Amino acid sequence: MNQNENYSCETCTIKSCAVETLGFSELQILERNFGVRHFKKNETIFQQGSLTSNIAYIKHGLVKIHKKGPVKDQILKLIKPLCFIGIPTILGDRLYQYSATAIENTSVCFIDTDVFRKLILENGKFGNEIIKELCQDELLFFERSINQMQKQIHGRLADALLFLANDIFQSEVFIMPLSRSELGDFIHSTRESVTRCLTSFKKDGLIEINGKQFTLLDKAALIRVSKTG
DNA sequence: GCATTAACCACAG
DNA sequence: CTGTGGTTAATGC
Repeated sequence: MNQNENYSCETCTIKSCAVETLGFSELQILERNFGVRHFKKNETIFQQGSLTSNIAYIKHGLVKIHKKGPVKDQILKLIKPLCFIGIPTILGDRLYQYSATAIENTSVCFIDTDVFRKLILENGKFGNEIIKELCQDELLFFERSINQMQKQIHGRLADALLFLANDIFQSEVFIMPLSRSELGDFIHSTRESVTRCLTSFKKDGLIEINGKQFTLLDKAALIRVSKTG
């Protein structure tokens, strides 16, 4: 962790809300206990089943959180910057309970877990921000869970496309970062069903696909599909 | 029964 | 890796 000459926590412009609450001396401590690493697309950031190590903070890129189930791998969520990942599994267990993989070139700031824990213990504002982030995340996860459980595939896929456009890329035109198979893993379906469903969306003029470039032509209709299935 | 949905399988670019 | 088609099991009129 000694290759941080180019990075300074104090002058960092993409601090998390939690780190924003830290004072000068705390930032100094942080600065002595972090490391930045870059991951290429499809590189594993941490793997389910291995020993937990450092808290990860996503600075750039896009990451999938996924977990092996009884039958297949499932994508639990997609994470865009700026966001901590791994807090529940690192503070909650000795082994990673899920995996994180870069799905675009990604840079990650790793923070020593003991230092992170110490900051929570000693700085209530810092801890509060972390808890707030975890809470908001859980609420979103509940929302997604219930939608996934009660909608059929057209609705689930429409949700996923709207999520990518609205929340991840903030554009109706975007480069699909997931393969068909991963899309299936993401919306609790199979690659074949995803293909079929995308074809029917295309046929109905809701979307356009050119290679990896997706265009949402009729968002209103997608929202309708999302609601009615 | 009959229609619909979606997973599973196999084969082809 | 992706698209397609046939088959099949579950579910709902």
